[in-house]
Amino acid sequence: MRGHLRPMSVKADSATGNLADRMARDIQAGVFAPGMWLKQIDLETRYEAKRMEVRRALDQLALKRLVRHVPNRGYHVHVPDDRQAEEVREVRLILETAAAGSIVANATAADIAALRVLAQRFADLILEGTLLDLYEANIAFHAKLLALGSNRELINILWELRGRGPSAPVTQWKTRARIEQSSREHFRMVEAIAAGDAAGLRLLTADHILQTALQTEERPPAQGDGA
Amino acid sequence: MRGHLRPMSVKADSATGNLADRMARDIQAGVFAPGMWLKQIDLETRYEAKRMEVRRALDQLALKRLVRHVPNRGYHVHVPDDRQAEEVREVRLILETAAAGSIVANATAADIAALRVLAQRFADLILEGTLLDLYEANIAFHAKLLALGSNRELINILWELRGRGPSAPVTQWKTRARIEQSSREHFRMVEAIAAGDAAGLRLLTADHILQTALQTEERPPAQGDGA
DNA sequence: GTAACCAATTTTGGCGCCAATTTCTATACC
DNA sequence: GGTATAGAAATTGGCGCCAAAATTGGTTAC
Repeated sequence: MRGHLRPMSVKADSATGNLADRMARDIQAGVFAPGMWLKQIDLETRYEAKRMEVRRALDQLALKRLVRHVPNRGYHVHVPDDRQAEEVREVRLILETAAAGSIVANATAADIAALRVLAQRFADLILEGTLLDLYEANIAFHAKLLALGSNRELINILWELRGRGPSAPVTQWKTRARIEQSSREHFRMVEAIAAGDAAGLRLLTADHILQTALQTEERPPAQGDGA
Repeated sequence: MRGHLRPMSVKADSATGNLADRMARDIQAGVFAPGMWLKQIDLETRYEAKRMEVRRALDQLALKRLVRHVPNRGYHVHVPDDRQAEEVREVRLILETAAAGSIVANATAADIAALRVLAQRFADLILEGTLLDLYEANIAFHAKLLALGSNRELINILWELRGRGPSAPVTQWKTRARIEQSSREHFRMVEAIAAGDAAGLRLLTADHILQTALQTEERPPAQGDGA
């Protein structure tokens, strides 16, 4: 757990906010298993941060429901129960379908081309890439897609919501068939946007979200410790 | 730690979370004017809290976008611009109308009776109460209403969203006509629920939210100091 | 008389230390 | 041999102090 620092974004922002984001990404990427206790000392060394920054970041993550705080015991990665995951999916469905209209309306030819590139990258990585690569390519595609929406507040909420579901890359796409299904849907969404078909995009988005519901039938019993 | 979860409430922590909530309420109630600088010493004395609790609460409020943090300058009450307010309204409209279905489906006779009581209390306070009383009665009514929804995540998001708009009591209901209009809509919403008319509730909810859009035409240029 | 500059006070924010609590471990007892 | 208990190690979390930065107020130069 020593130092494998990949080239992080060069955004010179406040260190604490950046740390919370980094930790959030690592939680999402599955570096920390669900339920695992996050010891402050380990986080200090891993992120080379001061104790106070770690604590502040943990508080922020607790507020975002990514970790859970137990007084005098510490923070552990939140384990979303099935009901909560389903509810988050439902809200995502509502908001993403609601955003479809403005996405279609705002998309320029350049945007559509960029989306095609990103969808293609995801498709290419099915064969050549790791699950983590796929995960990041998927994030990139959906980030570009959502960014086309007019309502920034809606985008923010959706982006935050995306972090709550059970989204560790390993658990998200179980079978190759599912991944290829996702990839096909990406392309179809792009085509719907290109055709100006908002209703079609809504339907595809709904399918895309609901599809993930079928993939989370089992609960991970993993209960790792903090080491 | 598997099933150790006690009946978890929406609020996470005890002391600090409570302080952040209290401060949020005061901001909402207009105790702190928009744009006003919140000095940590003043907050210490006002809430009789330690410095660290104040700082943590301010961080939480900054994360919720209720206050804004300027490094080495402090925290000041966030002034939502018109665009942001409009966007928040739009998201609220989407989510509250989406929740209407389950609200109608879940409402028992007791719930409807309780809603009638709360709507009546609001109506009574138009004549007898202060603006703050009205504000709180309105909150109570909508809290009870939203609590009927099935999707707890959706409710949480809506509740948090409600805090973002320009909702100081003074700015919210300018004229008595507006207040009475709100009150009438409350009763009509209850009746729609009683009649099992989800579509009607949706329409009424949309009107209720959009109505407030017409009330925020002017921007307060107030830039108070921290005293 | 006005404007710029400098000193003093105020305020924010970081850092380390220590107490309270929990977890681990070894020993004794049943 | 297993369990309970007491002591030890480790971890969390609170508190106060002090430096850096900003605001204020006063003074001086033009």
